[in-house]
Amino acid sequence: MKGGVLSLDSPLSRKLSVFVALSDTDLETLASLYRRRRRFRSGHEMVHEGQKNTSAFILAKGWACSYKMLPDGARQIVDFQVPGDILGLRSILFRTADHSIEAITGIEVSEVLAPDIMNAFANAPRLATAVLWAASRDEAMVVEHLVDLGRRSAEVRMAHFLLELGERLKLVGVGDAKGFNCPLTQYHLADALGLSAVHVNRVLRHLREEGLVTFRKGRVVFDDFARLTELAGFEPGYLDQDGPRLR
Amino acid sequence: MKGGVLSLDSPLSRKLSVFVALSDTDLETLASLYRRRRRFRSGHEMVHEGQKNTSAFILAKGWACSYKMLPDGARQIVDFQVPGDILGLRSILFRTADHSIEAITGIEVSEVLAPDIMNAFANAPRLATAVLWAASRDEAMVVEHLVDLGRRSAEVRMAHFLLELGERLKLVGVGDAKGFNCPLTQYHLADALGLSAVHVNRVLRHLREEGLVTFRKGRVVFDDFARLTELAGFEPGYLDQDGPRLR
DNA sequence: CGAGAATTTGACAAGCTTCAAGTGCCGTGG
DNA sequence: CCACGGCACTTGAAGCTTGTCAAATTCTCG
Repeated sequence: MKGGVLSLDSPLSRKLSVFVALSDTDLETLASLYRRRRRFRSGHEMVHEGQKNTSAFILAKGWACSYKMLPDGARQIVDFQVPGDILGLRSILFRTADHSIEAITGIEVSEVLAPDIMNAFANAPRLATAVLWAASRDEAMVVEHLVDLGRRSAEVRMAHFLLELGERLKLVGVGDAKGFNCPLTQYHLADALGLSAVHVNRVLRHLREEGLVTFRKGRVVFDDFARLTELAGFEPGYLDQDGPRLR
Repeated sequence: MKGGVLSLDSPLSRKLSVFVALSDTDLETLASLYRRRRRFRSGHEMVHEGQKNTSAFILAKGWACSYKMLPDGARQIVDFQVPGDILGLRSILFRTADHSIEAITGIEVSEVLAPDIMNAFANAPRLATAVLWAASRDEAMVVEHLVDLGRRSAEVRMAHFLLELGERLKLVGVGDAKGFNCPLTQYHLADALGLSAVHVNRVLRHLREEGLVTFRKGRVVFDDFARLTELAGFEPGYLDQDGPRLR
């Protein structure tokens, strides 16, 4: 099968192959981006808002998050990244990074410099389309997150968020309908969902008491997946992960 | 000047040229996307969430907005589109549209079918990169909007939002530091900012009484641009509109 | 001029934040 | 091995921001 073996090399290749059938050239070009392997420890700030000429990173292992700080010290987490996600793509297309990125756990990444990616696109045009798709998928998640913050109550927001995370992790082969391991603190959740940590705690308690989800000791357990999905009005369509579209 | 004349053909060409220097081939390929010219009247729903095989549109004239509806009838407006913006790009990359798009005013667009854009990318690879940049810029705006909803008070949120809109319109040559014409209703603002229409009205009154901005009869006037910018903590860096980056 | 839409205002209620204090857990050093 | 310190989590009480409901006023357009 053409490219079949190579495509399983990494979470990112696997993810992109879900969208476009990549040729061997595409896959080799993509693989060349994995050269600069690096590790960061938990808490390391890999990109700082306003920084110039930053790198992008392909996340191989661990969790990270991108966020923005406000003048008053408040933080808004824009998204969490899990293996197979690209970090800081916007930062290399733009002159200056418009957000910061921090490792939540210890992580393993491949660093991608701006010229690398531009060359890769010139060398394998389909890759540009595939990355555009991946970026669009990220945007779709940000949009759904926006809806969370704008129009969903704290409880529904939390439910929706946990379900989305579960769905994303399923795609990379971590976690299932039962639940998943989750290194986030309640402060992370608060900063992502636009709530106070105190309220996050109350919401989690309520969801647990209702027998819907339990979030404890680094693990999320879906106690009643169906009822939770209904409460959240969760429609995973926007994740667009039902098999290749472009052949 | 190579491509100089063609590049002024349309708001989109102009916007993309701000990012990459496009060759004549790129510009001609881009121009070919303008073939299917269409008009829609105010209120027309051009894309409906869940719809399959939708088109994208390049907006030449007028305002549109993209939004999502919730089961309870609430609406969250994700973004407003002004001339030079691409509508529904995600919808053609994905199988099904993940959001709806509606014309706010009467509008003029060019319809772009999925194969058109894929061919254009194959034919003019730099265009793919340019569109990736445009998509990233859109995402940056959505991200900033996310911060609005998550961490800014209603008042700061409104201030920030109006300033961003003003900045975007400057780029297309409509509006300046004084203000701009704006066809939005307070309901639009409410649905965009995650507020109730009643509260939008209160916030606008307060901003007006403070001598900061006036929003009346389809026109936004920045009464005190400097003080408003400070209140909003507005940093237009994320719009990345300071001249070409890729030559 | 009339009708529907958009805006405006007031009163009250709800949801979430803030402040404050305490509990549980885990790694570190004596 | 145990005490200590720090961090995450938990809970209660009070207050503020924003939503909801209801009604009046003004605008817009045919």
